[in-house]
Amino acid sequence: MKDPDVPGDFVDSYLLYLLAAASDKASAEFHAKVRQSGLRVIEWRVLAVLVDRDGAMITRLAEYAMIEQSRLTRIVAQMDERGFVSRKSDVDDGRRVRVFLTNKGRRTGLALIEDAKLHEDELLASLGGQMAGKLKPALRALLSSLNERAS
Amino acid sequence: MKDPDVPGDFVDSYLLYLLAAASDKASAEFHAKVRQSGLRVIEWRVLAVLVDRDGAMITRLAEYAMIEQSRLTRIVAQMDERGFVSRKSDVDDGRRVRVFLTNKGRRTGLALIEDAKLHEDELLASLGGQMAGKLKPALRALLSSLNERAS
DNA sequence: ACAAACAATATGAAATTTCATATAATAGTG
DNA sequence: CACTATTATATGAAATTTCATATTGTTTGT
Repeated sequence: MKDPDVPGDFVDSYLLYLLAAASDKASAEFHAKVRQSGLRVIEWRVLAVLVDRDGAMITRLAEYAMIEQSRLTRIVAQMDERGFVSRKSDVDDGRRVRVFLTNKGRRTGLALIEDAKLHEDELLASLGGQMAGKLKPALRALLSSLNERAS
Repeated sequence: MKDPDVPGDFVDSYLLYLLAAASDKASAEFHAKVRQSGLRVIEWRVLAVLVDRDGAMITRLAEYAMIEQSRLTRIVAQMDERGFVSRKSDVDDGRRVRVFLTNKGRRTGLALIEDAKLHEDELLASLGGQMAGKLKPALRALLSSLNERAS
């Protein structure tokens, strides 16, 4: 006899759920700040990636930021209109569109990155040194393991 | 003198990025299977949560599955039309809509859960025992730390 | 140099998501 | 008991996303 009011335990112990939940909930606080600053989360991602890789082409940007290409094209177009980025077609390969931060874009991105770092420090501090030290290595190990599987 | 072709290193070491990337990439393979089975990823999530918590009300379902309420209302309506779930208003509180798996929904959900478990075992196996043992505890610790921050 | 294959980005149209708010039911208070 | 506040879900309308494919530019093979 199964009691339907007693929850099963698949989801709570399922790795992909734990990952999604951790990502979702860990990001919630900071994402709220991003929105308050007048940016959508997806735009913050683009800015952050561009600070690291200014001038990246659309396809690479899409990979790094994990955004589907046609979606990114439209997001970049909006960010261009709002003065955060500019687009130039590549001199050596006219198919490519390279995306550059404007001064405004860089200022905004750098400021948010500072906030993000502070927020991360807080998160890790409240997690406690023991676990805090293990989390990133575990995630990196997972990512590199996934990369190998893919190749 | 800054060389713009040498990527910066904020994103690659940023916890929220590592979490998002890990979740995204770890899920990609299985999500492809889900789509092949004719379900959207979001619908798989709803089924999986319902297998654990059949009869949950919309609001709880939305919390567990991390889906915005009005979005979930529409998704559940579609899943009802397609025969995966049924909706009944709660006897004791007419505002609540309780969502139940149909036989078809349960069959589908249970089958996918089996696949998910196999896939998870594979993932963890290719990650290697050392790290595999640390990943879930680290994620759980993060989640419970986040819960405490919230309260 | 030409044609076919390929690669990068853009775009139309349908579907989905979002946000604010409407609607409906219950709970709480004097 | 009436009145107000609160909770749960639904819904309209605008915005965004998705998917397939068009467009444009480049590479490869002959």
